[in-house]
Amino acid sequence: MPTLRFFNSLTRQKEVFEPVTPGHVGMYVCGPTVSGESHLGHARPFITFDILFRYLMHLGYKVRYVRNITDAGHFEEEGRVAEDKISTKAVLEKLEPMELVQKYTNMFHWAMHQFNNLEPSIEPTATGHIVEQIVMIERIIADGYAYVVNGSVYFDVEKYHRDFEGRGMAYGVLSGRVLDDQLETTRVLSSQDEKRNKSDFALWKHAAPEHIMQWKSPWGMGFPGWHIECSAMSNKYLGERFDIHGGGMDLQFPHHECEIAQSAVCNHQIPARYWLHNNMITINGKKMGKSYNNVIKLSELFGGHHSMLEQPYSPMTVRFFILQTHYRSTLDFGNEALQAAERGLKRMWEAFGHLEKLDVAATGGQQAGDPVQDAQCQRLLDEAEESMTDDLNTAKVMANFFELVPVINSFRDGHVQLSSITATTLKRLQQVFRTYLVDIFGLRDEKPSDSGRLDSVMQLLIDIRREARSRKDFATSDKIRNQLQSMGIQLKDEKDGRVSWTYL
RNA sequence: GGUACCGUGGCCGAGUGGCUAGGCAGAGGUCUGCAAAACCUCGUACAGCAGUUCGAAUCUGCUCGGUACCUCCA
Repeated sequence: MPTLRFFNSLTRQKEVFEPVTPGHVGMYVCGPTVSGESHLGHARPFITFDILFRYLMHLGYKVRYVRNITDAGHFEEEGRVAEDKISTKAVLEKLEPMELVQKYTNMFHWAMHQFNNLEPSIEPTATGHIVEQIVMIERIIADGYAYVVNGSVYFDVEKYHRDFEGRGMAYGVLSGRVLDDQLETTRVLSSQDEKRNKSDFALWKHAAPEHIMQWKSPWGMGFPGWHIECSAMSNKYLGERFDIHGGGMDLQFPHHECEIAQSAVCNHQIPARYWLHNNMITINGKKMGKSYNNVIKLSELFGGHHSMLEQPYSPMTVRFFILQTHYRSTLDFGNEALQAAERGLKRMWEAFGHLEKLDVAATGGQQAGDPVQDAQCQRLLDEAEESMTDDLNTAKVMANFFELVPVINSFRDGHVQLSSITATTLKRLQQVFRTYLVDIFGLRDEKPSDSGRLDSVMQLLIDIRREARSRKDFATSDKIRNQLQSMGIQLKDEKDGRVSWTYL
């Protein structure tokens, strides 16, 4: 197994990855809040961590990947009337809360399927783990790190920080925030609040009778705070200490910071060893987010129905677009960039198809006809595989693959003899491309799958055109080519007289 | 205001002390009946200023510009 290195947000540096239990990896990724439809920004973590999931399995790890569904409501804004986000919207849409949650969960799953993301090992819901959350809250109260006010329970951040700072679990370890600063600036503002300090956060919220989503608890009817579900569920399915905790950078604070505090009280340690955070997708340099009013929903993206879109973009184009950037960099949305991804993917995918058809028998066998060429291929593959171990540098892997594209195409066109490389090198090319593009990056063909019959029809047209051309009847041959073109099918005249076709 | 991060050629984006990624777009060429596709060639970019160094896009300082988090947020 190669040595993996990840940038750990907790230590702010790249670290060698060593799982708690050799050969096994426990990974928790914060899933979606199913109170609305997913947008492009949401796609990033789920694609990024899907690739990590696939990669770890490829390396031979047995991985348990837990990704939750947040289907219990959160309160909107502190200081205002605490309200259950999901319930409020449910009333507006005249739906049962669970009906709404189900609808958006289904849409989320649909989107994940479009992206060819593997299903996580466990996808627990917050509503399905109310009991576990209550138990955890009781434990925190018993240890003296939470207090009850009017049927709500709050985590005492200041006390926690005082007691745990010396043990390396200060409130702020993950985000680098200094609690004292926050206390100073917030104390005055919080006088009318139930909380002792503004930095305290809710573990359980009292629900007014009109709230639809509420559960019985030792503190009365209510619903869980936002952070507790992840602590309870990760603990239940991955244990007190697991390997990787992932999510968007915007969750680093307060969400993940609070998770650490909750778990630290219960289990006396930071729950995960490696904290991985993907950066944001931006649009015109600004983070894509509901509050900025600049989101492009996934259905809009795939359908092209949005004022900012010049055309629809397929799920694989989006996946490829995300792959071409390192996950810790911001990724700026733009039509030009998406179109570049679309074309790049097409080129890569077609070269991959050609590569698979190259015949080992035509190679130089044991002997490379062009040792320089052969070594170059091997070097680019080596480098690609190394890039992946270095904090998941998918962009570098793709760059190396792109350097191999003209080489592959040259073999195919006969510009360069396949005998210039050894059988071993060709086999490795084929194997590495397939492994990375298909198994790890999760790319797949998006062509309609009725091609069996269509192939025959196309062959007929190609034959007719060939005959017309041999008679120098270019009117007919051009008609076939141009009509097909306008239907989205492109004929390609190859070097050796063969004709192939592709979708535009 | 506090805390981080970033500023790379027309666009998107890796990299990070010397060996000038990559994609898309663009230009020229080969091929072609003409195209397309493919292949070949071409852009010496790293916000600005000063410093460290034999050598900096890469390190240090300052300036300018931008972003994120501090509130729900992937």
